[in-house]
Amino acid sequence: MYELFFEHFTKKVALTKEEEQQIQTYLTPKKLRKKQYLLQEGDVCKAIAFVEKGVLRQYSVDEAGNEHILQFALEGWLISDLYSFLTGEPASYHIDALEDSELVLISQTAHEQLLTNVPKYETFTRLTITGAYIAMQRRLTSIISLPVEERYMGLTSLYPDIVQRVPQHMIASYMGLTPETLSRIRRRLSSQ
Amino acid sequence: MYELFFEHFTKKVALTKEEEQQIQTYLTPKKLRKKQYLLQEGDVCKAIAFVEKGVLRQYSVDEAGNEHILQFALEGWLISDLYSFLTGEPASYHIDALEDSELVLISQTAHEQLLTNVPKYETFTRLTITGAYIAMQRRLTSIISLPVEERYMGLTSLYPDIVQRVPQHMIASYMGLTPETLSRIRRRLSSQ
DNA sequence: CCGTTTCATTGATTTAAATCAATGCTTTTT
DNA sequence: AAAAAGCATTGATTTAAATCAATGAAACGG
Repeated sequence: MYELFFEHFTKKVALTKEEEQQIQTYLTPKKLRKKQYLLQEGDVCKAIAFVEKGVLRQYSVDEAGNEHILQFALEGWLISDLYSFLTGEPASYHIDALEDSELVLISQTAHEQLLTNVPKYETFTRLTITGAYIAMQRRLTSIISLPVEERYMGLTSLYPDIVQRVPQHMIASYMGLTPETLSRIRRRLSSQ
Repeated sequence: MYELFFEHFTKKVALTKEEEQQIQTYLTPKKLRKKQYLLQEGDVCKAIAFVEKGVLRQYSVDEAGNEHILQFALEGWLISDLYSFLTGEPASYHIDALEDSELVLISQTAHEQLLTNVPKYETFTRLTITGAYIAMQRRLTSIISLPVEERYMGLTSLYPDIVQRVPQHMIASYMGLTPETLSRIRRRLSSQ
């Protein structure tokens, strides 16, 4: 338990055994069945979740009822509605499991106490969010500057596991396309 | 000099006069004329820039030579090619001034030393990047889920100063549209 | 101050994606 | 095992945006 979490943590910031023990007391394991919600829009986001096993998605639903996937999270990724988590405001996203999943949760109070009691946790947080920020900037750049075909190819080469494990219509949603359009793009790409 | 920088800093993390003095020694002022580059694609990004006065833009150029604006930075904003700054890899973005501007620069070595010598700088950094991350997530959500009209209205209400000070075709580029399309959207919106 | 560039707008046309609709296949559920 | 639900694909049609082209206005630089 928590193996993957600490593996990722120590890849960013080295920890002594004692620090690892200390941090562990702030963590809570949680299992989620496929289709189960971790968070629903309107509720306050109570935790940052680290994925030990499985896949989650974060998405919003528009007035027409269409889902728009903002993010997937596989093993080793963190997922949360950060704004809601940090401010206590109602969440604007849903988060649910696409497969049976195992999570490590960091609650709001745990987060605050970790920040004050474990300096390395702040460093971990800073580095993690920085990496996520850079990745998202790249994604945004590709959205506003690349043709869809190249965006799809980029996705498959950067995150082949996502493309494999997630239904295609959700990939389409993540890319801001309809399932039909993505299907046709794939056909065009494979016939070349 | 540095007034706005410390105003923004202390809004996130309170500082004593001594700490402020100490941090100041790591900062460098820089002026940029309109159209001047702060960074060119391929160069290594040597600094994080805080805008004391003026407007900058960060953009990439595709094979066809089209510019795609990723971000604007007005007074009080930070701008940089973070990936290049942190890794020393060549930058994938250009950054230049849209008006005569005054900046506060934090060099790579200054950044590292501040992180180790001034704990509050790490907190400032973490909070800043977290805010930027949340803002970008919102932008991404609106791109994949809202019709362009609403995206433009959202932009004008959230950042009226950007829409006022920046040429319209650059707003179009920021939105991933052609200038003609944005012009027509504006007409549709104004005629209602 | 005048010529040049930059910029926004508008129209006509082409191109790309969304929508509507139907089908067959696979996976769940009962 | 059978029924239902979820999913990917394909075709026909509509809709939205890009492209091409031209014009007038504003800003800018020498």
